[in-house]
Amino acid sequence: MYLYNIEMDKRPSDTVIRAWTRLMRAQQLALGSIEGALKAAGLPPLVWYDVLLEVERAGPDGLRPYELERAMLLAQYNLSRLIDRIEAAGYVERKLCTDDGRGQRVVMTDAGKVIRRQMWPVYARAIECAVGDRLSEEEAEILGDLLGRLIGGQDDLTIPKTASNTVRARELAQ
Amino acid sequence: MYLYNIEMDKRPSDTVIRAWTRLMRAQQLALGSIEGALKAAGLPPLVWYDVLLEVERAGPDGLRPYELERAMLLAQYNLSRLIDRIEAAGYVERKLCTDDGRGQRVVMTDAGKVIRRQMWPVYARAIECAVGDRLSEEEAEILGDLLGRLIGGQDDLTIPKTASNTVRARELAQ
DNA sequence: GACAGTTAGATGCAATTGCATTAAACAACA
DNA sequence: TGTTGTTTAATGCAATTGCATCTAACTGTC
Repeated sequence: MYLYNIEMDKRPSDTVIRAWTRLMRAQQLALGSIEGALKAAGLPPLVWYDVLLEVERAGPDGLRPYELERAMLLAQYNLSRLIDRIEAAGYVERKLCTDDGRGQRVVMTDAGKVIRRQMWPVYARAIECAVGDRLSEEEAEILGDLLGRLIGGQDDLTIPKTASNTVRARELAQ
Repeated sequence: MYLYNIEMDKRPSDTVIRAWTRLMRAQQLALGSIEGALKAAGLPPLVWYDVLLEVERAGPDGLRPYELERAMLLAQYNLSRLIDRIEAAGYVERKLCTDDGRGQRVVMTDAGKVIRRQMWPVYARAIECAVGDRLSEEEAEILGDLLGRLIGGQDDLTIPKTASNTVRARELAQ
């Protein structure tokens, strides 16, 4: 009983708390700076990029919203409306899904490809500015490894998606 | 001209992109898990904790909203309404500021102290779960250092606040 | 095929956020 | 003092998010 409580109520060390705090802060600042850069350039917000990238990667047949949902860790109702907006802007299209009457396929439009390519340089510059300019290559690798440990095992769905989104941006972007 | 462009358009390496992506993802997951834990426990969201902590730390005279704003990297209009809500819940009080007719002082109530203390164990457990359980003490230290490098210099206002919020939570909690 | 259970996606509504603007108080200065 | 510019804080309004619920289509079982 005594030992049991010690285990259950184990409190984070100061070091752990510091890492936590800085994780929150660093992400907030980094995200803010990229969103600001995109807005300043008259471009859509960052989530749009992730969606567009995922959809473009999926090829001419696009993909199902629920696939997108899992790849992006986005709530279903949230994604549904996000697609509404992106579609309204003309960057993706919803096509009906032949093999599943409930569903649909989200596919890229030409305008979508264009805008995604326009966003990438701005995005890239912001990443470089927030991370690349501040860490050596070795440090960035260590940071990536450590953060990977925080991601892994948190949620079944996220594990296979670890290398997702932005990582593959490099391949597509130019 | 050629060299100039190379500098300006320097693109992030794959390693840097990976670190970036995982920063976003790790924070998203970690934040989500703590918010979920708080909600499940019937407690207010995480921002409330940060506000309450900052206000409690400020002592009996409280602090000015604009100080809070800077400490927390929160937009002014956003904070204004956040205080509205926390005040409506009875956890802080707005008192008028003797030395500045425009302003006010946000001070803690007893109920606020109680709720903050109730939130801490849940918060602490979530931090331990998201970070402490996944990294050794040494790794957490390295992670904190690297993240600190991402924070420093990004914004003048944030530098003096690096050790902010949650870090000091430990002292107050319990 | 009928029926219970599950999954995909949308939607009404409330809460929160972002943006632009406003009002009041202060500060500096002619 | 009157004028101009700045800082503090609030607020109207639109956009986004979160929650709960709903519909339609699928799956499996009998």
